[in-house]
Amino acid sequence: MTNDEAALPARVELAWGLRDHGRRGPKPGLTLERIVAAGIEVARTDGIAAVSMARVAGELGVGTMSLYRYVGAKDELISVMADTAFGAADLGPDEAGPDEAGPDGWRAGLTHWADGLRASYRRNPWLLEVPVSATMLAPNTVSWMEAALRWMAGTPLPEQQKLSTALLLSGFVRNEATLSIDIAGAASLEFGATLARLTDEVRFPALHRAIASGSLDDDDDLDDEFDFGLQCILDGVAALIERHRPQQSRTHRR
Amino acid sequence: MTNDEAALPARVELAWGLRDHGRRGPKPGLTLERIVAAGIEVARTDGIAAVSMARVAGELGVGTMSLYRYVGAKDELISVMADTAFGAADLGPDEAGPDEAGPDGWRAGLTHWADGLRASYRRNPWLLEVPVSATMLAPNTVSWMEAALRWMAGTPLPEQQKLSTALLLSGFVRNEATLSIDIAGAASLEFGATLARLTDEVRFPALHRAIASGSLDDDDDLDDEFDFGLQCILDGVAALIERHRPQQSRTHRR
DNA sequence: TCGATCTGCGTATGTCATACGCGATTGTGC
DNA sequence: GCACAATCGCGTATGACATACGCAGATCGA
Repeated sequence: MTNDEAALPARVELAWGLRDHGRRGPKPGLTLERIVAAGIEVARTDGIAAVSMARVAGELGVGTMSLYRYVGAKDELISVMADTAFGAADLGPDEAGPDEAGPDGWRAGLTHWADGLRASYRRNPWLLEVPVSATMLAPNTVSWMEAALRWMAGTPLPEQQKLSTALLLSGFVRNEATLSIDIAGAASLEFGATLARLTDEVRFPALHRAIASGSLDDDDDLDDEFDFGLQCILDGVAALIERHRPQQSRTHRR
Repeated sequence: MTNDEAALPARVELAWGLRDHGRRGPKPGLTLERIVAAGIEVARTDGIAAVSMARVAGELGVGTMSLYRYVGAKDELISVMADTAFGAADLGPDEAGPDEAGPDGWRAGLTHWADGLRASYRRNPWLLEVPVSATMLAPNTVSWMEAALRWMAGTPLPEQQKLSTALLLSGFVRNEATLSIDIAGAASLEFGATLARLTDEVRFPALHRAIASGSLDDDDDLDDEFDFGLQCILDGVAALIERHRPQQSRTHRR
């Protein structure tokens, strides 16, 4: 098959478990899994800023430098932590044909997918502080991509556009999660009121109007906000699909 | 304990220039503007990780601690740097009526707006490493919001949904910019080839199909990617607007 | 049994943000 | 003019952090 020709990034090797641990020497007293779990626990309780090598090691009752027998650097640990926290995606019905769920199955599927991804962010808000590039090639993150593509399998979209749609949606979910956190964090200081104080209606008439309408005062509109954006995007995808449906023949791109 | 009622976050006060500098004492040898400019220059050339208080001070030929006479903490500096780097938005025709650009002016306007915001990210890629919450209430960031709302002024959408759309779009632009960076960064390691090596067609059939179609090999498809997502979202907004027009007004769009 | 290899981990180094305080400077009230 | 308090630039100190290096003991293949 594919042998290891070009060097994979260390973070990728680690996340996929492609590490050559020799067989000689003392038994390892730790496992990567335990370290990752301890790191996630620290991140969940005290935020990602509290995740230091010393702290994680302390949580496990070992010396700081012991961790470096299992991870090459802190960034690698964070990457594996993040991918683990995302969890595996629901890949849907196992060996389904392309049109398993009706002509509009993609819409329900992608909605389910987005909800699941959102739940991951909710469970681990610190994921939002990990740059997306950290998990790009990690197994669970890849499984989320696979899942999105599977929900679109029965769709006449070209592969390129399926991929684009998946990226668009995963970015959207991440954004909404970020907004939720930020708005929740700013709510204690009355976001709307603060903004109103800074924006006079002369320089910022449109914004002033929006604030005056009280749109920012409802603090638990976050679900509506999410649904609004998701439906907006899915409507756009629907239009795209419709545009692709009339001709069933091979669409030669560009 | 300021003149205003509730205490504004320090970062907000600084960004809006609401700082009470006394009049006694020696003349300040520095200005906030010079410090911010130096910081931006460091970030642009060596990345945001290189922006340390010592480095910025060194760039200005002053002692590290001198900076703290002008900013309360590093985070405040980063916030003002980021807002400055975004620049002010193009607020469009100054005193335009609600329907200044025809019934579909919003679409061209928001496209222009998205392009402008994208250009800001392009000019200063390090902005992507600054958390969005850092600039949330800063003046230029607010002006971008104002601009988006103005382009939608002639639209029957309720204020709430204009706001949601603006947030959706600003998040989208940020995501696409992030993707551009990441894909460009991973291109040197053949992103598609690496992914293909990790994903067998048994566990990841949909992904394998997408990769096999060569969608990931075109490296300068980034403009297409951006347009794709933007049109997707704007189509969704158009559908929403159509749904909000009370009576059938026969808007036959060409 | 012996050496190669691996373990946990103490120590040292260098970077960073920033608290604290000192001497110099300058506007203000007398 | 003068005293004083506010403000300046900034040297020094502190404590957190990632991590390079190397040692002593454990374990396995020979």
